[in-house]
Amino acid sequence: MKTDHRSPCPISSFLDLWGDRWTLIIIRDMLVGKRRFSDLEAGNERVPASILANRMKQLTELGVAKRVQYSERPPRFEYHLTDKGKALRPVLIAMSDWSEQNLDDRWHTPDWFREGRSAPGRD
Amino acid sequence: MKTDHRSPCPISSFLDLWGDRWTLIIIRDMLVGKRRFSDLEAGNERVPASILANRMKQLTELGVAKRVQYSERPPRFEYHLTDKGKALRPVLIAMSDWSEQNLDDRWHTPDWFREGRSAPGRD
DNA sequence: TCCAGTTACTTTCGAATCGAAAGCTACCAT
DNA sequence: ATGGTAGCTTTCGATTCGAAAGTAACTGGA
Repeated sequence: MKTDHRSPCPISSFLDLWGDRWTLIIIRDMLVGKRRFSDLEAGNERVPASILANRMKQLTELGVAKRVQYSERPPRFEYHLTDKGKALRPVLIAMSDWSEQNLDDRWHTPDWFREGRSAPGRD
Repeated sequence: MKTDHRSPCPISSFLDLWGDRWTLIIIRDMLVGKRRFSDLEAGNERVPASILANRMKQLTELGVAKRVQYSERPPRFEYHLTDKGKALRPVLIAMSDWSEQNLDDRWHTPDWFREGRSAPGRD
């Protein structure tokens, strides 16, 4: 995924950054409260580890996530969404709305997600 | 792009359909009032014709656009967004909002777009 | 001490997709 | 006849994807 913009249009610029099949799924899981590589990897849609590693590097470089060491020995890291990352929630909600109204048999997005909270029991 | 869904999550299902770098740019241009292949091809971001043709086939199959013949001889077609397609506007607006708030020097999305209209002079 | 397990990745490599360019079909206009 | 336009399709090298296996740095148990 490239980070240079095809045009100054805010929509196309958004897609330059997040227009692929995995990145916003990772963001969704982080909004829900997942922080660790293994948690993100084990999600419903099974992101391949190679892609997950690439995306986390990107998210970090773009200032949407922060890589934080939570254990020295053994060295272990987790990722935290920044405000820039948390600000993506309305986009995901708009996507949910469209899917729930136009596709069959999708899960209903929980209210706590729409209202800006993590999953109950997460964080 | 596949159309089968990785999970019943409405967000991931949305991305199964629209999670690439071109499709929503095409939808943006159609929301703005563009209907013809050549108009869409000549947009700001220069979609390759091969990709545009694939996407228009998809959009048509998914019931988001309709292919309408507007001339018999020579045979000429244009595409019209269905309600399902028009319903994508809020997603694009949410993307615009994020970009305008978090990226530098993007165009400002015009009010007529936010308010659900075509470009002045279009349609 | 040896072995299995955990976490956070990286590497490999064939397959799928992308995209620039050129080509094609069916016209119309000069 | 020659050129132009519209709506595509084809070609093909380059990029990206993604399943699987491998690696580093440990911990905890037998």
